[in-house]
Amino acid sequence: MLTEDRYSTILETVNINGSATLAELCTLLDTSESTVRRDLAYLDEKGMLVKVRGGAMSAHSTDNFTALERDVAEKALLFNDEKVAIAKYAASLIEEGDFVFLDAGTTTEKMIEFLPEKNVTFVTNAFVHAMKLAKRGFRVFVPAGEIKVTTEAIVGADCIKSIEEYNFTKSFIGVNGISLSVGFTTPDKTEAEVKRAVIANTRKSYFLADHSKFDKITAVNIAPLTEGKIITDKVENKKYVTEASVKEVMR
Amino acid sequence: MLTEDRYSTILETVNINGSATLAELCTLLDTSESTVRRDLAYLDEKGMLVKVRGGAMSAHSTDNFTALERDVAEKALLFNDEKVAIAKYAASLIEEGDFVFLDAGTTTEKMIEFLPEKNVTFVTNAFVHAMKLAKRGFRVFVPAGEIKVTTEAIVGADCIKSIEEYNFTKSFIGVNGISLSVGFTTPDKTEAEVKRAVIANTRKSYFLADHSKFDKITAVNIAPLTEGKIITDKVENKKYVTEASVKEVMR
DNA sequence: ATTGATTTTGAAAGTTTTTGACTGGTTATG
DNA sequence: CATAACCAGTCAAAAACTTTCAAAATCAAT
Repeated sequence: MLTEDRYSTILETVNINGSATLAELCTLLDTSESTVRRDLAYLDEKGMLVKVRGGAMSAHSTDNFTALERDVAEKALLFNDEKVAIAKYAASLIEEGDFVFLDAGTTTEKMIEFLPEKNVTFVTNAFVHAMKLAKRGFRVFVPAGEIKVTTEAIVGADCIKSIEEYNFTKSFIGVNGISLSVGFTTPDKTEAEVKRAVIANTRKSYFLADHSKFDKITAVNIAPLTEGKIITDKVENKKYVTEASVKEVMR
Repeated sequence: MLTEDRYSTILETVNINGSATLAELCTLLDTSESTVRRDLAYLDEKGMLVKVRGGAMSAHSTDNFTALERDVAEKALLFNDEKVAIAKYAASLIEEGDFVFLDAGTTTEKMIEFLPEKNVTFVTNAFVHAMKLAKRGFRVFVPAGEIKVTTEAIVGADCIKSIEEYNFTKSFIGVNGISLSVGFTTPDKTEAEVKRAVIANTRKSYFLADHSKFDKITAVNIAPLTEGKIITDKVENKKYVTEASVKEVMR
């Protein structure tokens, strides 16, 4: 097997599952730990994935900053099916002629493959999303702004200004915390500002979050729960169903 | 078996499977390793496939936007050494405090690894460049605009508008044609417009092109030769040296 | 057909790169 | 704090590569 083929297989695995453990890759490639380690080091250096303890993660993931860094093995299984279900449902909401904002993040990224082949225009502040959307044949715009290297997203004052020039029919926003008292929250100030600007210029906003994000408050406030509809896999706390508009895709 | 037949068999195999190992091809063609090696070297030089350790890979960048394919494609790049030399010199021109526009394209992309560790801010309309620059620790902005899928660049009216808000100290522009009569040209109208806007808002513009671009005119006009300095590997036609400002990095 | 020049081929020698095992140190976990 | 998982570094063996050279094939005339 060629080195390049190993690289491809690793990248494919990591990108599809969001992450992969060292042991998994050794079995898959039928090669030694040393070699996989070296491959990961190379791919990490090239920025094609992110090496973490125990394996590697996709380079394009943003939803994973709840202060603690999770173990990869855990992360690999963690809520992937739920995210796919959420993404699938969210994608189905898009209609002919829509002008849609797609937020950065893994869940919104997953939406792209499920999008219907329609005449829809997108705006997104995530590089990967922009490229994927364009490759799928949609018309895609990006706002101006500064690059935030950790999340590969566009943020900042210029970004807000760009977004204010648009009026979206729908927007799909990822959030890291949902709470009855403070509403939607996210860990990063600059990203929160972008999300706020988007919501202010959108007819109907959808907030995407798996069940683990409920009853959780992160650093920066985005909006109250009344600002849009929540799309999630399921909610334990029934108060959310009465106090906010919630769609549970796995119940 | 005819040499040409071997060539076509190799290409067929490589293109269908995406790659092939040396051993595979030896068996398939029933010939010696030396011969297959020579064939691969030839086909690689002609750009019909990309030779890698252990075999060869298809030269066609497929529909997937992975950095690996970019890496592979890079090896197949025409005039690679020349482009590296040009990029290296161009990078050395950047000084502390500069506010630089970096155009989309392979030569400007190569500049990034040679950039000095200085306090410099960049604006670029190419996704890949933006990410690479940010990873290297520079402050990076992108203009707003529409995604052009073929070149992975940002273009369009919004892009021009964004660029007009800046005043660059230096800009590095890639061009596809340089001619004494019409000046700098490029094949794409939308990209030409962006380049023009950049030049209009730059104190000192540099035009990057290898020697193959001289005495060549492509579809859309960008600017006359007097608009900036040309950085190239070498020029055959000495008229350019007298009529324009030219730096030859390989002479 | 034969001769000599030219090109192509396969084998061999020597060099470089990659690989997998092993070492000992570090980090998580119960 | 003990144990297991993980990781960086080292090293020798294996694989792949480059260069060189002579034999074989091809060609181009006589």
